Amino acid sequence: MQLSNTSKYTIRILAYMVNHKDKPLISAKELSENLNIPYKFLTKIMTELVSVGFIESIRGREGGYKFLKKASEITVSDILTLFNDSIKDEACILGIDFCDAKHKCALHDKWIKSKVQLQKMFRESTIESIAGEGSKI
Amino acid sequence: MQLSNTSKYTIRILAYMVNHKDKPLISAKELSENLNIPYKFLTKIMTELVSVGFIESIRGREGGYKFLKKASEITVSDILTLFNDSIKDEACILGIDFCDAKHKCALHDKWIKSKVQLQKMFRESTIESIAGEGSKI
DNA sequence: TTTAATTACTACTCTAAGGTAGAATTAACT
DNA sequence: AGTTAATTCTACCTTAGAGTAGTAATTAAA
Repeated sequence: MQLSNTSKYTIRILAYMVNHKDKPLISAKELSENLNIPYKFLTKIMTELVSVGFIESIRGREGGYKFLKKASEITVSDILTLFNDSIKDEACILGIDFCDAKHKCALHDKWIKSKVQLQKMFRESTIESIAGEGSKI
Repeated sequence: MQLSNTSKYTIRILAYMVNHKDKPLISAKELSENLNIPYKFLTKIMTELVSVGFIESIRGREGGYKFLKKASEITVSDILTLFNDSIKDEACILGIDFCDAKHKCALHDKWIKSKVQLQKMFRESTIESIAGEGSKI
């Protein structure tokens, strides 16, 4: 019961970029070293973030990445969805098909409460809002 | 962000056993067929549950499984812990080392609230309490 | 005493996530 | 023009979870 490494890395990468938005571009090298994420794995993630339009890349010497979409418009929920890591609304916590209000699994009611709160939290956490504030990345 | 299949299966297995506690023993075959869990995978799980003392097995013809520990004393949290699937108290949601109240990760405060509620829910959900009530298993 | 039904053990296979390697491409700097 | 620092592409390796296969061990019933 935890996030995938890819999601964790992505949240930290984007938060780092917000915290350094004074720089016009941030390189993969800088991200990898400062966030302690394997370089090759990081670049793979960055390419994906570019392809979905969250960030933009400038190739070649002095190149790097910058936001294409506003950090205030990218939520943690968006990131989890991108990497198929989100809590799907229809998915039963016990893996039962067609678990709903009429035909509940054993944990249904208790889980719903926690699930709703979690989803809300992920949706309301924009990258802009969670960065800064002297938090560790 | 979901439970492992092993945890899901185990919760359903034990809930089924509570719902059929009139029978002195329940076989792997019955569990596998009624819960739609692959037979060989199920027996592997059962052996593990026996080894940690949750249930007891009777081998040979007419054999099967029964509770050793009371269903009211086995919680969902116990099951998640057994299969290394629980939300560890010290583990940071972003995977940062030494993330705590003094040195918080970007999601720390928001995550803590959800985490505490989830953990409480898992701890308070005994197998006895979630079984029955006409719920699907 | 044999047979059938049962759990337990050992050893695989398959898949996806996580991670690595090397070369190709791009563009600024000298 | 050549060098260098950067992203991108293609392909691979490793590991853990999920699931399968075959057989041994056990025990009640026939």
